[in-house]
Amino acid sequence: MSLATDAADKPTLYKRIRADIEKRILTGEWPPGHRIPFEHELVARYGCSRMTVNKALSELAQADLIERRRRAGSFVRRPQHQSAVLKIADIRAEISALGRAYGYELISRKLRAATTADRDRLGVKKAGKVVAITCRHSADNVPFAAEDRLIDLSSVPDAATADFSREPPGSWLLHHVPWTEAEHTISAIVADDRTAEALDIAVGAPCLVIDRYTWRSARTITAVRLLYPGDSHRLVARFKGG
Amino acid sequence: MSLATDAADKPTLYKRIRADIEKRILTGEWPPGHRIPFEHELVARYGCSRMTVNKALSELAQADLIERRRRAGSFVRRPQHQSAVLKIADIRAEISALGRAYGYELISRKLRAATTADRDRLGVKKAGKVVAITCRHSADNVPFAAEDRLIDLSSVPDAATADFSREPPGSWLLHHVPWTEAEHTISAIVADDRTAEALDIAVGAPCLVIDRYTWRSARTITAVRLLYPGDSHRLVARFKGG
DNA sequence: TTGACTTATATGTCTAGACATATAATCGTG
DNA sequence: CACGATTATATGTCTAGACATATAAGTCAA
Repeated sequence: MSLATDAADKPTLYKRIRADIEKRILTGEWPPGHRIPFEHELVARYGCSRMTVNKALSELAQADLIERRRRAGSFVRRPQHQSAVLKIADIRAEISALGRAYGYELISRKLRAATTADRDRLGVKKAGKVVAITCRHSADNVPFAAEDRLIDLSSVPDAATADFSREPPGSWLLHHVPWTEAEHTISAIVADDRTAEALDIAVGAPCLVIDRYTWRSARTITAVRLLYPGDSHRLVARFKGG
Repeated sequence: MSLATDAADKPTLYKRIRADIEKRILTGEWPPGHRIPFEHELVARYGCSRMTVNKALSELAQADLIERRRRAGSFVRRPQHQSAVLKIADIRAEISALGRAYGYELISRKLRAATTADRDRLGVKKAGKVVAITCRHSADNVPFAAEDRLIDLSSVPDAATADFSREPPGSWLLHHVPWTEAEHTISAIVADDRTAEALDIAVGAPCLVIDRYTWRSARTITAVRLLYPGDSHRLVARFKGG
């Protein structure tokens, strides 16, 4: 019954404790809301020190499988099946990973005072300057994605003088703005004339749209819309269950 | 210089150590590949025990910010592709959360021996039975999503007798299969005749497609394709930065 | 009954050690 | 020089304690 099924050869004790509890949760033996044994009970059961038990439980708490409450105990959390980890790679890296030749082409680059539409899109109130860029990424000379980007120069002044004719703005930003928060919105549209031309697909063909809004500590950095031919591009999100 | 910027009031020592290192990584002061100080050096610097330092570093390693190598040290990891947390809500919950009336309609339900196509879709080798379901979800009586699902009866035998005319199969499965792993693939298509009819949209309108493949410890449970009208549905993924 | 105070307790953090283990670096040997 | 054996060392795990702290539960007075 409790024969270790996933034990490699000799897992460490805290990992065994963690796996034991995890299994009980995953099989439903301990349903959401169930109070799992107190640390001192597990200490007695496994004949180890509290620190060892604590490490196991801490990791389970970090993985959101349990919730720990002082004085009350540790409880199985409601499964959050809805949350999956979506990996959105840098386009250049993505194409390289596929073993295909990456190509980049700057279509337009404009420096201007932020229009109302720009400010709306970036979610900033104050007036300021922005760089607007449209460009295209290709894999083996086949259009892969069309990019339409706005960079807030008050957050990233260097972007005014950066040379985006050779380096894609996404890569440049990754290099110059080391850490960001972002929100992605995924939707679908059909290609209009301009999109169809940029991606070399038929007007009316499906496109996957990723709108990414990036900021850093409440400071807007960039807003970008990426258009992918819908029939050739897929986003994969993997559920993370601990 | 090292004034705590994000310290609430009195963070614990290991959290401070973790934050200090994290900041250096995030600002680029310690670039990818950089060897961070050895545990014994940090012990000396912070005047604490090794366990405290170890806890900080272990968490950083778990967050994939650093990589730890025995005998060699701990190194800043190459920035990973942007990984974002995508929340894909249960459709009923999603609609309820919007304050709209949830509606469900079973269109067809067939129990059959798995065809080659079925086995392909579920990723199973052996022959067996499946339940094929098509149904429709609506919000305030407006079509919201079309669902096309296959359930592997060898994994979920109870699904053969479940009444899917009232309860959506997604909800039923959530109730009967306590924990799962899943992979979501997101793409875009244009509506064909059947889809257009099911969603009450025009043929050729964009649709967002979510293919979800669910299993549990290497055991296939269900494969489902959800079609959403592309202009009305959006998926939001939030970047998780630490 | 309700609100304020006290107490018991489970978790949170930390220490100063210990031995285990993987592996980079060094040393020998053919 | 190439390759195998040895050694040094950084991390991995663990212990048997300690004190801190949040809070559920009980106590008591208004």
